[in-house]
Amino acid sequence: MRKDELLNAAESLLADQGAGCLTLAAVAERAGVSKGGLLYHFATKEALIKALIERLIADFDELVAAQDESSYTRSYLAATLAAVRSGRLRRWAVVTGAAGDPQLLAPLREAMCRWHRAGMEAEADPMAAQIVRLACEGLWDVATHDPEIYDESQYEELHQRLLALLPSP
Amino acid sequence: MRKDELLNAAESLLADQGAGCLTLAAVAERAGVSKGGLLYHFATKEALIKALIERLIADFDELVAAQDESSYTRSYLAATLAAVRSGRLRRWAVVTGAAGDPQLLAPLREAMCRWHRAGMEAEADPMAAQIVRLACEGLWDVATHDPEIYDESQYEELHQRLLALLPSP
DNA sequence: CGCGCTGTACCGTCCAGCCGGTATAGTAAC
DNA sequence: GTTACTATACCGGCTGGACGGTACAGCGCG
Repeated sequence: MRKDELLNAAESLLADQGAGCLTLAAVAERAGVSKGGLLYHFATKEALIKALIERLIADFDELVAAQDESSYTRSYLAATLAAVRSGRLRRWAVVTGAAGDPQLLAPLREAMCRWHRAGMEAEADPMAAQIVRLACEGLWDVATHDPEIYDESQYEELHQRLLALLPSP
Repeated sequence: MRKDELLNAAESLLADQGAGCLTLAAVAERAGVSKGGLLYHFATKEALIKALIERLIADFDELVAAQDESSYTRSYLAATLAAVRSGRLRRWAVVTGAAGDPQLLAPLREAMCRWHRAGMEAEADPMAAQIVRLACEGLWDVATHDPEIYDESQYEELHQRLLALLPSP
């Protein structure tokens, strides 16, 4: 889909130039399209950013759903580690920054709420699940700002230790 | 200090209007100062944002240092919970968003690195300390996006559970 | 031709930063 | 104590440029 390529362009631009440089002209150029072409697909800049955020959320939800684990928390943990390890994560922090209007972040707030409340009643030890999910969130944050902080073996150990916090199924 | 009032104005504007509305004129107006007056103290908008970020980091570092705990991790945990509970935290996510230029976030990256590496060798169980710190980071994030998610008793329980993860001193 | 899509030229707005000016206070010489 | 000078703090109009959005003119394809 053409739209996806445009979103990719916006995303990569955002990643290595920052929110300040996210102009319609720049996105169009990076996507190898004229500004008119870009605006044909996204009528306004807001629409572009909105799509960016929604795709981000949908991607992660999909990744969580794709995990074959026995609880939401375990899937969430596995998905987070997979995402972080793959290095495809410069995105989050920067995208949220691109939203000049805080209302654009509403879907993100909704998702955040979902990610940290979903399936809590099904957990044997809800507070332990809470902690694991919080650590996942923190991992996103830290790894985004400092990608070198953990190596493969540390990720592995982190995964094991976090799993160990959850009551065995 | 006059500069602090200007930073406060910028911060509150950022909190309830978003990064898009952070203009020199708007900051000046909210601070009850003319644009020229604002620019007298911060020669450029970049300088203003830089100061905003640096003050944020310094404030938190101070809060951590003020805790009377037996390890950095414990102080970090106590400081995080104090900050989150006090509700004075709409700031982080939004301020980082205001930085158009990613280079402005360099101090934040440096701080993040420090917060998650400092004193690790002094920890009896480094990975447990890591997990606690990550959960702190996640708590910031989640509570920023969804301030209602935890009530006082949950914060208290969270604190106890996280402390329990650390080897007793 | 009609339709999906692209490219170009242009407009209006908005904003950062500049600059000339004002007010107050301190200092120092006479 | 008055004059002259300097530093600090602040004001507000101006402008140049950038950017979002619009209008319109292709262009290939069925």
